[in-house]
Amino acid sequence: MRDDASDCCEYKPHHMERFLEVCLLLLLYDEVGYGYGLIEQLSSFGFSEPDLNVSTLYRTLRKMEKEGLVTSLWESGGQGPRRRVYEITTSGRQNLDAWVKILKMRRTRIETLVGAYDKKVSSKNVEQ
Amino acid sequence: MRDDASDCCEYKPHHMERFLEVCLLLLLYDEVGYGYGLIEQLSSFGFSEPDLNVSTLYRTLRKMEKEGLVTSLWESGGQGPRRRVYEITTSGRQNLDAWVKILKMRRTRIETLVGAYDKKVSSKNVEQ
DNA sequence: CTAACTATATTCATAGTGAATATAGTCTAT
DNA sequence: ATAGACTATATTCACTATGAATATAGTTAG
Repeated sequence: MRDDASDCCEYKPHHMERFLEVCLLLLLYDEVGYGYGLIEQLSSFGFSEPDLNVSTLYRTLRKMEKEGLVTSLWESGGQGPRRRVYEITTSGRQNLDAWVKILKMRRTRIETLVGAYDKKVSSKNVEQ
Repeated sequence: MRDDASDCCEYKPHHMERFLEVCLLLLLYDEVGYGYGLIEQLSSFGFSEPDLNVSTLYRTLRKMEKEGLVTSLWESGGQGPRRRVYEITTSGRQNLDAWVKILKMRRTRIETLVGAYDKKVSSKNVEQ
């Protein structure tokens, strides 16, 4: 039924709601990009290869387009299969700004919890 | 000023996957608690009244019990309606330890992204 | 008795995700 | 040319987590 902490650790640390979306907005902030190519760039935000789900990436990009955060068009001439190239919109940049604020709030809340944890656990250790 | 990107801000900042569960484990770390009473205590972790969904709270507690992180029993004699009182287990404490590590990773990833954002946007502002 | 309050629980609908699979064009070696 | 590897995008299925609304029921105050 439960395997102690293993239960929890199967739960992947990178799984943070909407985090991928914000990373994509930032990557597209000042240059266009396409799905497959963005995968490599995402490694700078801690998405290691097995972590990143390709279907999630494409799904997210299409959703962002539907919401008007990016626009896309098929790359005209290039080598290899055609690419759907995404460009950020003004709305997308505003959305990024707002998301960064939310992420800062999340960070604050995590810090509060971690602080309370450290205090509680260390005081627990002092108590014989 | 602007509406803080109204689109995005409908998406509530407190909504962080599994965060409630970790807060509950910490609150129960050294003393028992029951659902309704935990609501007030959760305010110290940034759950303001309208933010906290009561059904989510009870659902989460029952799930935690099913997973062996807490045990519960009905409070014997007291005033008011009977309460289901929860107590953390050893497994629950281990689970909390593991979750705190994950939260630290999340915090690090948020910091990386926020740092990259600040850098990109400020360089954007300097550029004429 | 009735209304307000405390306390717990369940149902319904939705969002986000991962795994697996589908589709299809391009390139390389034979 | 053609088979196989690779690039690139997209969809389906199953599952988890959540919010809103509602249900259930005992307790207390007027």
